Amino acid sequence: MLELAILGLLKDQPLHGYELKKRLGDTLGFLWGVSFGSLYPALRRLERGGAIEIVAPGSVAPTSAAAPMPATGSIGGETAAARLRRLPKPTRRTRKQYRLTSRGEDLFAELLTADDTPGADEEKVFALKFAFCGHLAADARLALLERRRAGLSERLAQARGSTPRRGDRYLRSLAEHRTESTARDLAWLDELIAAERRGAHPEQSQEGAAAS
Amino acid sequence: MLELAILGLLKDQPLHGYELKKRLGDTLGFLWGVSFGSLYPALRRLERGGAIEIVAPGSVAPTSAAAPMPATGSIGGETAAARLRRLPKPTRRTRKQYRLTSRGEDLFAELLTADDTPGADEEKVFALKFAFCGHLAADARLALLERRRAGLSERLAQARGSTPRRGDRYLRSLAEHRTESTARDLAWLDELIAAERRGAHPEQSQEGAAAS
DNA sequence: GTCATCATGTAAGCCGTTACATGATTGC
DNA sequence: GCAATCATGTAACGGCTTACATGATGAC
Repeated sequence: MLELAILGLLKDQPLHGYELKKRLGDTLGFLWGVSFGSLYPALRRLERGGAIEIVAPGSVAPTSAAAPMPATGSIGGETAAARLRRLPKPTRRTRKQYRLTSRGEDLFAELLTADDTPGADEEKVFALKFAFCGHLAADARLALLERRRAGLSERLAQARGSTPRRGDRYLRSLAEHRTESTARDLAWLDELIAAERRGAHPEQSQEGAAAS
Repeated sequence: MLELAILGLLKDQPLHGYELKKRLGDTLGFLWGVSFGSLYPALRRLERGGAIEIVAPGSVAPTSAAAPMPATGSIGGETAAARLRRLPKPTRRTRKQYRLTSRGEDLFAELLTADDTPGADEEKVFALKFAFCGHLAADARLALLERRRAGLSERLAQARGSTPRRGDRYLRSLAEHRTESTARDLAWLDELIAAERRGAHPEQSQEGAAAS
């Protein structure tokens, strides 16, 4: 979950922990909140696992980065960038800019494709995967959507089968509402799938082409 | 979360762990799955805390139980009940029938009324509270609904403010869909609240009257 | 006699949290 | 100099999971 999100954000550009957390709250914030206490350990885990690496402070990723500036991100980012540029001696607690390695790219793709680990919150895991599925090849993306569709469909059938009038008024109301929501999610997915199928556009500017 | 669910189920009738788990999966299963590994410790916690107590095996709760039979619940429950009835010596690992104490009733009401503990999954916590809110007094129930309404409303405003066209196509689509879902949840809540307001029925057969 | 089901529990671990510790840089 | 913000980390804990251990009972 967390690792997937980190990899997904780092795929776009190298970032350090603090900034990463801001982005997490900023663009994925509606999914769930992350705290430093889990973010930093996760970064170390990923680094030890070879999925990400620290870009040497001062060197602005000469290998693959397009932008000459790390783009600290926030509105007042220019001052931050200035601060960065004249960093002569790292004083412990200096920023650690992380970048995705090729192992990290693999891991990212693997996590996006992987079957849901049981116990994980399906909804959120899917939402997260979906948020990043632009990085996936078209067929893998379609597979992701259809796996989700199948899951929802099964749940819906099950709900419609056993829900009738069990329990008290509120419980029933809740079950009904959830069934409706599931049905709508399903409809949404169907639209998405249809769009994907239609969208074998000649002008597919997706960078997911690199995955295969 | 788990404790609330346990108390809510035990409020209706005494049950033992195994049966409790079945009900949990049966009637609240669409919310989340519980495993023995968390259920039994939770029961012991609640018992140590004085919220629930073991009804003496063989005695079928002469104090408050209305039904003469414990109603094991499953379709083949009759054989199970028969087995129960002629239990002469508990052999360790005999069923422990739990019953709500008055402390438990208080705790239950408190948990239903309490503000969400931060970090907890709002959606699920609300769903669970709502599922049991029939046990609440009408005003407390209304307060619960309106607190939720306020939360959703704020979230919606926030989403509409910051969502415009941030991030990639899929992220945007996801954000839109979530916004829609939130809007519909809100509409549902509005209906519920209206119904509650309307429903100062003369024939309120709610047992929530006992709470106040 | 063996297998499925009923029934209770413990141990280890995962994945996240809050609270705390530490310190640099910048603006006032 | 002081506070706010930037920045990284550790420690303790929480709540839940899976896997394992244990054993009774009834069906076949």
